[in-house]
Amino acid sequence: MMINITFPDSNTREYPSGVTGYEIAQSLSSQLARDILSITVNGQVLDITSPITTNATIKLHKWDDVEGKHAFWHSSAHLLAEALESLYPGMKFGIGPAIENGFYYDVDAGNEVIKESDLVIIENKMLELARLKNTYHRSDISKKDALDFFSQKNDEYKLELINDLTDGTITLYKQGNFTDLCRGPHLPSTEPIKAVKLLSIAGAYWRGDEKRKQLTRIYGITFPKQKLLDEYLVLLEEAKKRDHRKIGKELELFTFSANVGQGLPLWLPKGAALRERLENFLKKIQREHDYQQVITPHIGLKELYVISGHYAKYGKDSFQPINTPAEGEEFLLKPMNCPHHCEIYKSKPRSYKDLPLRLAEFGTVYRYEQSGELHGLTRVRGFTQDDAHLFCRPDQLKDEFKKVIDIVLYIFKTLDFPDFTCQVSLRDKTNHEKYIGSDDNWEKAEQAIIEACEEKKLSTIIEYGEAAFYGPKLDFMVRDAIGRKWQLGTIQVDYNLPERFELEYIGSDNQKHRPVMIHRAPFGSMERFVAVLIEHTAGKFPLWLTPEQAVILPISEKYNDYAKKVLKLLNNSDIRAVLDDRNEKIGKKIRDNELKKIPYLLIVGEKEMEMNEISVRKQGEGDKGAMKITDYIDFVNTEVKNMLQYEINNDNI
RNA sequence: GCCCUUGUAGCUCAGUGGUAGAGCACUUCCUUGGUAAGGAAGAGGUCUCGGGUUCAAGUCCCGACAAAGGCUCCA
Repeated sequence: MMINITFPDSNTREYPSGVTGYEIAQSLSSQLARDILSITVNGQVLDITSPITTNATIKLHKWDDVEGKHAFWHSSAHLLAEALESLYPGMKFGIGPAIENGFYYDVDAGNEVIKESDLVIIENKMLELARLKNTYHRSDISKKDALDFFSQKNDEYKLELINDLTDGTITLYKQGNFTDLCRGPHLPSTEPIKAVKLLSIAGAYWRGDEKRKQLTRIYGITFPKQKLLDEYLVLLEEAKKRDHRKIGKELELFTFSANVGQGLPLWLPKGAALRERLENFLKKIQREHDYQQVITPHIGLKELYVISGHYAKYGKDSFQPINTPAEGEEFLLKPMNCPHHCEIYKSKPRSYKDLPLRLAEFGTVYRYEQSGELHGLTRVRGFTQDDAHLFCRPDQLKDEFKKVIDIVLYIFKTLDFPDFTCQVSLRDKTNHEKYIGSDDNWEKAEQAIIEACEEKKLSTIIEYGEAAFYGPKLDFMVRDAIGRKWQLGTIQVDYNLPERFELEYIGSDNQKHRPVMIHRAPFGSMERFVAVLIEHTAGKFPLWLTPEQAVILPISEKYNDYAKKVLKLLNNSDIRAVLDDRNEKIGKKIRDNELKKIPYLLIVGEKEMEMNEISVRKQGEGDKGAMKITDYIDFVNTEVKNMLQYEINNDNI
C-alpha cells in the first residue's frame, strides 16, 4: 500500500506505507539522510526511524532546526545518564530534558557528591560511549511492566513519573546499557554526537518543589562537530564580556560593599549621572501624559501593609519592622509605593472629573530577597522603581492601559531594545488561593489586559501563574548577555487595593464609586534597567545618555591651555566633556579613551589651536577630520536632540 | 534559603606546606609627540575574616562573610 507524503513546499510524493523519515530523506539526497535528526509528521515530532503508515505532511529537521537540535540534545541527555550510570552504579535518575542551549539531567547520587572536577571524567565517558554508535531503541511498554522495571532498578523518581502517566502511552528508550522512561524523539544512534561539554553542576529540587529532595543537576551541551563546540564556547566568552557587573566596574558606574550589605548597590558618580538622565527622560514623557510627581517616605507603619495585604503575604520574609521608643509602634521599610500613593488618593475627596489621576514617583523600595537570588544590579535588595499609580474609572481602564503600553514601547524604541517579549501574566488556572480579591474582579482585570494588548496589536505570550498576588499584569521581558530573561517594564491592573483602601470617587450620578488602579513601571527598576542597558550596549551608551560624551586629548602638554579653553566652551554648551591632560603620547591617550567607550575623542594640537578647531575621532570608527568648535557643538546638540525627538503616535509605534 | 564553585596589590591573574609574585593602573623623573600601549625608577599586601592541624599555612581542615553558576522565590 502506498501513502502520500506532503513536504513543506506542498509537493507530494508517494511512498510505501511504513516508510521512515530516514528513508524519505535518503530518497531525496544522501547528504540529507546524513543530516536529518528528527521529523515532524502531522504536527508531531518523531524519531526518523518511526514508520509512517498514513498520508502525512512532514518536515525533516536538521541541526539548524530547533526540533533537530532538540532531538540531538535529548539523546545527549540519555548519553550523559548512561555515562553516569556506568561511573556511579546505583545512581537514581530524575528528568533529563533538552533545553534552549543543550540539556541537563537531574540525578540522585546518593552519598556520592559530584564535583565540578568530575565533569571532565564524565565528558570523556560520554565520548567513549558515543563512539560505540549504539542505537536508541524505542519500545512501547505497559504501565505494569514499566513499574516493574524501575522497581527492580530501585528508581523511585521514575516510578513517581510513571504513576502519573496513563497506561498505553508509556515508552522506553534504550541505548547501550541504559534504559530510560522517555517519550522521545531521539537520534537513531549516538554516532552524530562528536563534541561534548559539561558546563556546570547545580542543585535542583525534585519536580521544582522546594520541600522535596534536592537532586544534582548537570548541565551540558553537545555538537555534531568539534568546531561548533569551539565556536559556542567563544560565543559564551564574548557574552561574558558584556556582563553588566564587569562593565559597571570598568566604567565606574556602580559598586557594592560588604559593609553596606549584600544587594545594596552604591551608584558611583558616572552611574548616578546616567541614571539621572534616564529619570529625566521618563519624567518628560510623563509630564506630557499628565502624570504628577509625588514624593513619599521610605518607611510606613506596619498597619499600612496590613491593610494592603502585603504584610500577610510577605511580612515574614521581609526586612523586619523598625521599632521606635513608643511601645508597640512598628514601621516597615517600604517594599512598594502603592500603599503610600493610595493614601495620597485618599487625602481629599475625588470627583469623576479628576480621573484618571496619575501619581508618579521614583520610589526606592527595600525587599529582603533570598541571598542566593541576588545578582548584580538585576536582583537587589534596595532599588528604585520608576513607579506610577493610575487611578481611573472602570470605563477609562482600557484606554489608560493602552497609553501606558505606548510609553513603554516608546522607551524601548528610543533606547533601541529590539528583542523584548510581551508576557501576559495571569492567575494560576487551578490554585486561586495564592491570590487576593474576587474572581469577578480578576476576570475583569485579565480581560482588560488581553483586550488592550489585542487593540495595540502586541504579540503576547500568556503565562498562567505568573500574576502578582493582587492582580494580573503585562510584563516586558528582555534577555541579558547570556540569555537569561528579566522582567523590565510592567503594567498591572488592580481592583483589590482600591477596595482594601476603600478608595472612592463621586460619579456624575452623585454616588460613590470605586476607582480601578493601574500599577506601572516602564523601566521596571532603575537598577535592572541600567543593567540590561549595559549588556545591550556593551557600555557604549547612546550619546544623549552616556556619562561622558567627549574627551579632549591634547597632542602634548603645550596645548593643555587650548584644550582647557575647548573644555570650557563645550561644558558651557551642555556637552559633557572631560580632559585627558596626562603626559602621554597621543596613541596612548586614544587607546585608553577608546577603551572607556567615550563616543567622541577630540584631538587638539598646533594645527587645531591655530584654526580654532578640533580633530574629531569617533569611538570605534576612527578619525573624522577637523571641525570648528562651534560646528562641533551644533553637531552634537543636534544629534542629541534628534535622538530624543518626542512624538508618540497613539495608534502606531 | 538550598546545591556546587571561588576569594592573593586598585584591576586581571600566577603562586600544590618552607623568604609574597607578574602585567596593567598609580607616583616621580626623562621624553613634548599627530590618531589604539615611549622609557626609567618607585610605591603599593593582616594572601576576605575567625578558629584548628603542623616545627612551619596564601597553600590542608572547620566556621563566618562576600562573590559566581543553578534551584526555589520575586509585591
